[in-house]
Amino acid sequence: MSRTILHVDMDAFYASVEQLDRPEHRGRPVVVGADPKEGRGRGVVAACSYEARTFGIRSALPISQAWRLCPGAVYLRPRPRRYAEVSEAVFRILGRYTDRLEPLSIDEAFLDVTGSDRLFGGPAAIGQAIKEAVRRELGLVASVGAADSKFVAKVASDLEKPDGFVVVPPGRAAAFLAPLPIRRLWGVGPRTAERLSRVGLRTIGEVAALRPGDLEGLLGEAGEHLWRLARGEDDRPVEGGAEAKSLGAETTFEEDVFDPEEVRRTLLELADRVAWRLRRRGLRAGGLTLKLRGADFVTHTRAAVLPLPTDLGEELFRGAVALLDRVPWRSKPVRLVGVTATRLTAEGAGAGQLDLFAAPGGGRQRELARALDALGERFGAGTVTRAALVGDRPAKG
DNA sequence: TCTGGGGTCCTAGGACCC
DNA sequence: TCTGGGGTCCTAGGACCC
Repeated sequence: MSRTILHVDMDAFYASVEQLDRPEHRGRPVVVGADPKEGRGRGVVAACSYEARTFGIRSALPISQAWRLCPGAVYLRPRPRRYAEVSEAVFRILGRYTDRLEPLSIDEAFLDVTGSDRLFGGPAAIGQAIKEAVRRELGLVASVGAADSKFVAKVASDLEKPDGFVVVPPGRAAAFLAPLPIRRLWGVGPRTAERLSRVGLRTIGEVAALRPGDLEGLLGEAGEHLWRLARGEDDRPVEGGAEAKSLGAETTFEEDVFDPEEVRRTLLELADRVAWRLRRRGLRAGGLTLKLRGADFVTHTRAAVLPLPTDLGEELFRGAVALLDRVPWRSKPVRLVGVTATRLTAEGAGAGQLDLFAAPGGGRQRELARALDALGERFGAGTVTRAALVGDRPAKG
């Protein structure tokens, strides 16, 4: 029995939200991302309006390059909380059409509307209704793809952006995909595309025409999966969002750092941020990963299992500092540090009670952390901060 | 003019146990 | 002193996605 799957993808999401909230920016090139600092800024473009794209600006472009291409654009820092709010409104609209809804990121989702056909009409009618509702109720534009599999629906939604709507009828998937470049295959990035092009494979159709097993010889087990996608064979179900497996924070220094004390201070800030997010979501970290990138862009990670799961900044910080000694970094300047909580468990699950015995004062530390969280929620993040973070450099927001 | 920050998944190799 | 194979868990790095 053939399924009907929609992929809904918001167009230029962050930039569109900014233009929605600031009418004076409508019709203008808008770039959301790092501070360009007149061309000397570090970081990349997170999102940009279609007006900005006419200058050659794209997502993930270094912000310094964006500045060169269009110094007159409107440059804005991301406002994640606002985007999350609009995202929720989008998902509420999508939820009217099916409960088989799988969020893929903050601004896109799969919908299995196989059973909804009779109620709302065919895929063309449902897709149109969703686009209209998003436009009418939120003032935003979505692109939609419809097909009998997730992969083909996703490719379809991307094909005529912005404001695209492409329906691939059942049985037409292979023909629809054949002329497209291999880079469109989900899981083929720059590296894999390069390997494939070296053996003369340029289009999805060329991959689909291989014999079974040919691609495995080249790419290992992932090869068979890609071969099936190329033929339009994808029976993965649309399923609700999975539990998060990790939760982290990282930051790139404005200038490379030599001072170990500044590295440590930043780790404390990151550990506090991660711990706060853990507490807010009722999670504890059973493990910890430290990430450190040198000025040479070589990145190292070191991981550890914590003696007991925690949601306290102090404990994450202590773990991170211990890992610092295992990273080969002291000879070179540091570009980036990060702290990621892993092995997440729900608060109260497992051995939580043992904390009181194993970590004297842990209970009181948590009480303090919660009290500070409440102040932060009421008066804004950063209202209360550690003395260790108040100094020659302001804490980053 | 270099290359963010949030994630997921896969792989290879080593430790350890039976 | 030499000899297996299998299974599981863990880590570090890397590819990929938005």
